[in-house]
Amino acid sequence: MTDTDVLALERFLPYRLSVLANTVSRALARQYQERFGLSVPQWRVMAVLGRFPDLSANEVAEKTAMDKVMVSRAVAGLLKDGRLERRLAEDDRRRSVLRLSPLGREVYERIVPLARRYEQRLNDALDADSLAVLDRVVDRLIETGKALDDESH
Amino acid sequence: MTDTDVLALERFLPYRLSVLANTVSRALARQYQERFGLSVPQWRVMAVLGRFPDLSANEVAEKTAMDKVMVSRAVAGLLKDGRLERRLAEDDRRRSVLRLSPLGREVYERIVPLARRYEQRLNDALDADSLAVLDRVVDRLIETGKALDDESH
DNA sequence: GCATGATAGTTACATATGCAACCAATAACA
DNA sequence: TGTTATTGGTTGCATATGTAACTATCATGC
Repeated sequence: MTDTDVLALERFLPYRLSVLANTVSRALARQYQERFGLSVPQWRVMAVLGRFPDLSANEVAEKTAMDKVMVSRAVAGLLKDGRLERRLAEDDRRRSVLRLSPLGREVYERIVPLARRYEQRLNDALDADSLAVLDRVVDRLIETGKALDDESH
Repeated sequence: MTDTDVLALERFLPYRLSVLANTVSRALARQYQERFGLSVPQWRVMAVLGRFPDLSANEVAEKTAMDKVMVSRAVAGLLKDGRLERRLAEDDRRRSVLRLSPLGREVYERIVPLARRYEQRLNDALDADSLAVLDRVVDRLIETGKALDDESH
């Protein structure tokens, strides 16, 4: 068996990106999980509604890269905990209009600094050039991955 | 509300890394899923055993960044499908000794080129410098993420 | 206006995952 | 040795997620 028949998992990019994403998510996710009882999907929903109030569930789904089922469940949980308000769109009563409740906004405003601080500490591990490259590369690879995915079905 | 109270999820690094990892995994995972009925954990187990035969489940867990429960289940599935052989370590009969079966190695050797080709197409989307930077940055961020995670509990 | 189809969102079911409890074998040590 | 602690691995249970089916509303074409 020659070396070209073997694959070094620990250097394989998809694998490493998966490990990276898990590692980097874990610490932050634990914080808002423990302090506020938020799951990752719930935090994502709050994050977009904190910045863009009055979105529909579909619009939230687009902006969070989650499917509508996951958004539906995250929204259900947030409503139950009084962190969201929901009404129906006047012009289309299928569509919901979501926004943070005052309570939800309080939580949001406590998490944002946590998130910023966390991101800052990640950034601090890198020099400015690397960070700039990373920034572009991530977007580029997301595009490429999407293209490869589309092509494969 | 000033802009510092708001967070742009779509530029938030942990979020983007999560989207990236999912996007990049999906297309490849679908291929070995559809063609060989392998889950991601199963493929990871095969990948390390293809390169390092006769590991214990614990050693596989270390090399795949999975916990022992997931390894146990992946191994169970692979054994059922005849892709793995398992015996007990002579010196310590708690420990198992795992290796690909001949059938498993066939599958492995068909997947490796798929994986290589896939990774190559990702690499092709980047110039050599970016790729080199990415390589270092990923490792660096994994370290940093681990440190932040440890510190948070 | 009425049939057909599309869209927003929810629910059901099957599978995947994480955590804790567990079993079996070995190690540590009185 | 007999007792206790540790380790390798599996299983049970509760939760999370993906896919498909479903409900309700709206749009289209006649």
